[in-house]
Amino acid sequence: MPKDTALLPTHVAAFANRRRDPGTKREAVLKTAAELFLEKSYGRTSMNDVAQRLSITKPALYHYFRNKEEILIECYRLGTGLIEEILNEIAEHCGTGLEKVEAFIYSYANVMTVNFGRCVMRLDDADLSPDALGEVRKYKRKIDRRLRSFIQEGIDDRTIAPCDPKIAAFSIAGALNWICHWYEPEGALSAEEIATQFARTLTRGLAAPRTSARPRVAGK
Amino acid sequence: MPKDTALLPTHVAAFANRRRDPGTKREAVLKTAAELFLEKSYGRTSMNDVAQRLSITKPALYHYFRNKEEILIECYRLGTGLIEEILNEIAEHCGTGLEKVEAFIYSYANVMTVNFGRCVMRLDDADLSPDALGEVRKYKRKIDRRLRSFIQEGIDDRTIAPCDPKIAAFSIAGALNWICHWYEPEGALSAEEIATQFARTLTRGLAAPRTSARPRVAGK
Amino acid sequence: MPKDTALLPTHVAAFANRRRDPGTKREAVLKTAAELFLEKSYGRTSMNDVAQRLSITKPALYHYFRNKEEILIECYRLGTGLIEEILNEIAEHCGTGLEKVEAFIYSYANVMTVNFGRCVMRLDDADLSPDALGEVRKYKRKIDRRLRSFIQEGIDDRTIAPCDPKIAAFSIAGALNWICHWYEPEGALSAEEIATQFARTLTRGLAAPRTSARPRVAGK
Amino acid sequence: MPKDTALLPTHVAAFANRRRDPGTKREAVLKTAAELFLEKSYGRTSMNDVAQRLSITKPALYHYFRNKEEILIECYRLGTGLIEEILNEIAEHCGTGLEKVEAFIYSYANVMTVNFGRCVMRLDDADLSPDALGEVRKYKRKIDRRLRSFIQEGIDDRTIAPCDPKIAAFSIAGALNWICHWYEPEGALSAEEIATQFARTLTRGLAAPRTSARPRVAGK
DNA sequence: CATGAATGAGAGTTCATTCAT
DNA sequence: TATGAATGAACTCTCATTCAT
Repeated sequence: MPKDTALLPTHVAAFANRRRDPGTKREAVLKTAAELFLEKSYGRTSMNDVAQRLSITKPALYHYFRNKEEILIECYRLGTGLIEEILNEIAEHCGTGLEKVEAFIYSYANVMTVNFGRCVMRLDDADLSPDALGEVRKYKRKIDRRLRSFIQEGIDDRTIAPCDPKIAAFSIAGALNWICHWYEPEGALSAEEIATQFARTLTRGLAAPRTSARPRVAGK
Repeated sequence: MPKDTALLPTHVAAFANRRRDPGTKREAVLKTAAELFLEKSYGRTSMNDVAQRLSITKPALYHYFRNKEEILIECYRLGTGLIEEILNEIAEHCGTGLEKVEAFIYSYANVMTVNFGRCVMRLDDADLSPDALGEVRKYKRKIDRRLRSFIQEGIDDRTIAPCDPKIAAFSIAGALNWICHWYEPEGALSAEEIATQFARTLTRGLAAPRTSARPRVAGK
Repeated sequence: MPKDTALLPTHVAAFANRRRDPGTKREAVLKTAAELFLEKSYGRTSMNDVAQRLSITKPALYHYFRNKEEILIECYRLGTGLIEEILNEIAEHCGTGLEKVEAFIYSYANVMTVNFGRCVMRLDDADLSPDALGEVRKYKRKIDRRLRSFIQEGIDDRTIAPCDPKIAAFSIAGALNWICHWYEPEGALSAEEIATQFARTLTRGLAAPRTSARPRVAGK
Repeated sequence: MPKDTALLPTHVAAFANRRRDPGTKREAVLKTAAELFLEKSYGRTSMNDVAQRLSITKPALYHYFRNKEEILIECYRLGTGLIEEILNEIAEHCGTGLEKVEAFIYSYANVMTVNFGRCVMRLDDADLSPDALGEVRKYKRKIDRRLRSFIQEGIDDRTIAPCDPKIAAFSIAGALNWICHWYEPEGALSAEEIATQFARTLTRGLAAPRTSARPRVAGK
């Protein structure tokens, strides 16, 4: 007889029943771990903490993960996955450089309000092993390159005022990444609002002054 | 006879002689600790690590600091001290709102390239004890309030285009705070360049479009 | 396959098998700790000492006790438990004041030859945390009050010669508590002998001189 | 210029002036150490604690004592010295066995209210090194033997009722030694009162019932 | 002499991880 | 499968003791 789990968050409830999809359980561990890592930092979160919040025992965690770092890495992976989706969507999305940047800001800001996304930019990379650290750094560089390329597109098609794409990208990325440090799910600003406002505000800072000239996008 | 310390960084050399200004030694510990905290995170930096880099033994550290957290707190304090200086300077500085924001960005960006400054925004506040955490949070809110007030001034005196000061402040703060995550002393961009460029770029995003109207500052 | 434990004291053997009653193991730790505390003093007994004597490792102790002081407190608790039993028995026991005092002396002397009982009066209360210290002091006062009340009863019912109950109680308590400083399990005097002799000797010092008058207990 | 020491206890003041009798300083250390040992137990008293209470530095202590244990041993020695005086006085003192016992109780009770005396019976002998422990134990046995011999004298000269001198001595010694556990200088009972009352009460417990027969002391 | 500084050894405690059942 | 028990390694911190001045 499964315990009454009506009042528990779903990822805690995942362990209530023995015959539950193991994938779901793995996911539940990750959700809980991410929560805790963001609350208390990775270093101060013990495997016991994770197990306790899930109402399971510590060794049970080792059925789903080889060790603590694997949990951390997986949190990163899920987070970067979310970002990857954004990048792909935008790549397919046709439009001006400015529009791409705007879309990026909007979506990325949203990701920064989701726990796994927050992990990527809020947790301390220094807690990763050298290998994983390398991967993460590489991925972060990729995001940066992409954002710069969107900006460059905008400069080229004259939707964005001439500027140093590197500095602009750093500014935008910084503003966005910082969201995960101050965003609170129950706070005054909803994720949606934040995303919308940031998209508008940051884009305005970039946009080329409106002239009679149209953007230089071929065929549009 | 003091050891030959010509080849050591100054803050390591501070411990070469037994009778050296204790203040200097305390400072040396802090510098080294800040370095390590930024390299490896607070949690993964042991007192031994700090001692070893200074070529002293672990217990010697306890002559200068009551415990590990006191070192962390002191790093924060030195960092916030740097920021405090900025805020005071700008407060005295007369000028338009936009000018104040620009001055803030310039100086703050510089602080974010200095280790102690980086500590404030890069280390994990969750590693602080509740008391210290409270203080730090309070101080961070203060910085935020100040930046918003500068922006509001700019809106009022028409040097800054109408916008939500809260969102604008978050964006700017984020862009600036993020510097301490990617800045490298030996990197392509010097602190000076970063500060200058950020001041120009971010300000441009805020500035009211140039019209014939002059800013509403008395006597201008 | 459990190790051969035939030759080990029972409380050491408790850890021979992984799946042994945890209560038994807890108890085994306490017995060993009490032994060591009495041998070497609490301060000079390290957790390692306790673990070694049990042939386990130090951290294993932390499965059963939160910290070293909890072990100490538990030793006290077991000891005071023994005394509590005495007090309750005597309270139910009907008889003259002198008989109650005699019963108390006899039983208490016996407790002072048992390790846990010895702990209460032999270990240094100053090693307890303020909270626990308070509890212990309170309990010791209780014992004192009880003994005094028995004596007072005796004075009232004329089985005990008039005297200052306070001083008398201090004398008796002192004589009894001191047992735990000199008693040796393998010594010349057995616990039984000590208890019997102390009961007789100390009682004689108190008893009212035999007169024709009977004690003032109804029906006697 | 010596500091104003009017308000300090004399043994703290001993260090106020550089040119003070070193013997006095040694003594001052001992007084302070004894105080602390009784307050917090030997183990929990650090050399720093002692130094701080004397307003000197830790290494200065090592001018007067080789190590911490020497301080402890010296406390014991001063305490046993006080007891030794008693024993000698009584040895010279002519009188019945009962009178000797009474004198012993009176004087010994007084010693148990003096810090150095308290140390001997209150501190944990287990904190002594094997050598010192041997000495102390030997001395304690000597005291016991003496007390027993006084009692035996009393039995022989018929001032003390027949009894087992061993048990009687243990009782009396216990009652007396326990004083140092509950005595408080500022408490309700003064040292004088305690000594007087104990002498009377304990002696009464021993005394042979008054008969027409006189004690068998020659010439009385 | 006296002291600030330094240290080696060891304390209690925590924790990621792995047995043994 | 899942878990209570156990461990080794590491950490922070303390302290008696000794240099170096």
